[in-house]
Amino acid sequence: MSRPVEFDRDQAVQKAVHLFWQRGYQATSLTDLLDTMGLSRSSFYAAFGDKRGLFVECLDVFASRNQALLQRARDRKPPMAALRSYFERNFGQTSDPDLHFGCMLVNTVIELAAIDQGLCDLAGQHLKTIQDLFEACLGDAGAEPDEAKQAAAFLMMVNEGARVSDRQRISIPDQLARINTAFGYVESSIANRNPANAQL
Amino acid sequence: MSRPVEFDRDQAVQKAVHLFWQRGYQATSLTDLLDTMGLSRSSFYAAFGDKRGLFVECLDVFASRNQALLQRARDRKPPMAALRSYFERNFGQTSDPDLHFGCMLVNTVIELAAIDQGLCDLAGQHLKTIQDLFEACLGDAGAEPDEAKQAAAFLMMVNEGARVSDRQRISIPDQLARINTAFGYVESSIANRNPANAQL
DNA sequence: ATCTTTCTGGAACGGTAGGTCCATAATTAT
DNA sequence: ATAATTATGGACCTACCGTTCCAGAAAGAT
Repeated sequence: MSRPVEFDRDQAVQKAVHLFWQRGYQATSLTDLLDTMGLSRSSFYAAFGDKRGLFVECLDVFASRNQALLQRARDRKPPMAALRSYFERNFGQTSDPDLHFGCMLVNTVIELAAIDQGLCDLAGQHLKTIQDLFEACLGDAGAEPDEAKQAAAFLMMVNEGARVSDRQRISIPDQLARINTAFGYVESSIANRNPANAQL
Repeated sequence: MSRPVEFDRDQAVQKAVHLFWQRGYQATSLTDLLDTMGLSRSSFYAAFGDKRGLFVECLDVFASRNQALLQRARDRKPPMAALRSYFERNFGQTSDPDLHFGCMLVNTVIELAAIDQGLCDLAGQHLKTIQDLFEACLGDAGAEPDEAKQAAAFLMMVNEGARVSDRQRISIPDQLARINTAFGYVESSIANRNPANAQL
């Protein structure tokens, strides 16, 4: 063949995800991306097509990373504990404001709803996939199918709200308290309807 | 004095609110604003200073409009019904996608968190004021002070989530169902702790 | 060592952004 | 009617946007 590519594509995408996650689509300039990813304009356009194409790739990477996180927790913990861990992730860990970017999918929905319907829909589809995972966890925890569906929709709404709060640098204890309130409601609702599952 | 202003300032701000609400800060260009508000560049800069200054004004207008809405409902309805009306506003009314812009304060927090901390904080303060109104309603409904504070924080998280869902053009029945789920949790929690207030 | 292929740095492109400036129009006070 | 003051339209400014292009560097194949 010929001259090989000089940069690690996956690593470059990881850095782009971080930048888009933090600053959003519009406020991230190509120059920012090139600096952070460490490649030249030509290489960028050869490898990713254009800025929007890279963003699509970043959304996919972010979404599958999040799905994997929840799925792994589901394999290792009781279902409701796994769900909680998804919500509490990033909050108990550090108060470094440089890590509180909310959820890239939520950020995208809000930023691009009236700007780029395709990107907004893509982010929305990824969120729906995560909501389906919520539903599966609730099923594992003993919820009836319709109850699981309703509670999953509710929890996705809570998730979206929590990620908004995250961007406001709300205090970590307050954030955890809100999440705990929401889960307390869901868990007691499941336990009441189905007393057999006392412990979840 | 001299030549009077030719445009209605309040009306121009209303139109700007609508535009910023729909498209956000960055995606709304000065040209868009001038076209919509119907004034020239010179008049714009004379009247509002700059784009950011107008945005601050729009945030204030939007926030006080929302606060007034909740306050009026609080004067006319039972406390929990007033709260619910705040959440259900815009959802039962129409399915016209051109009216589902979420909440301008939430949109601002998400879009500008890492871009303009001043604007993000301003939007956050307005949200906090609304949360205090939630707390007052819950107090009216018979919640203990600490319970009202906790439930208000929870409801603000739900509100933020609901506004995110709104931008995804989620179906209206689904949206109302989620809100109903959240309120069911809060109301039964208050009723359980304080059975004297059977009806809220 | 040469040829071929692909990658890379950087200059250049048209378009648009927010903001400034000035000559002119319009109004009030005298 | 004239002077003083302010609003207005539109040309203009600089800076940056995402993208394209091309000359040259680097590596594999023969």
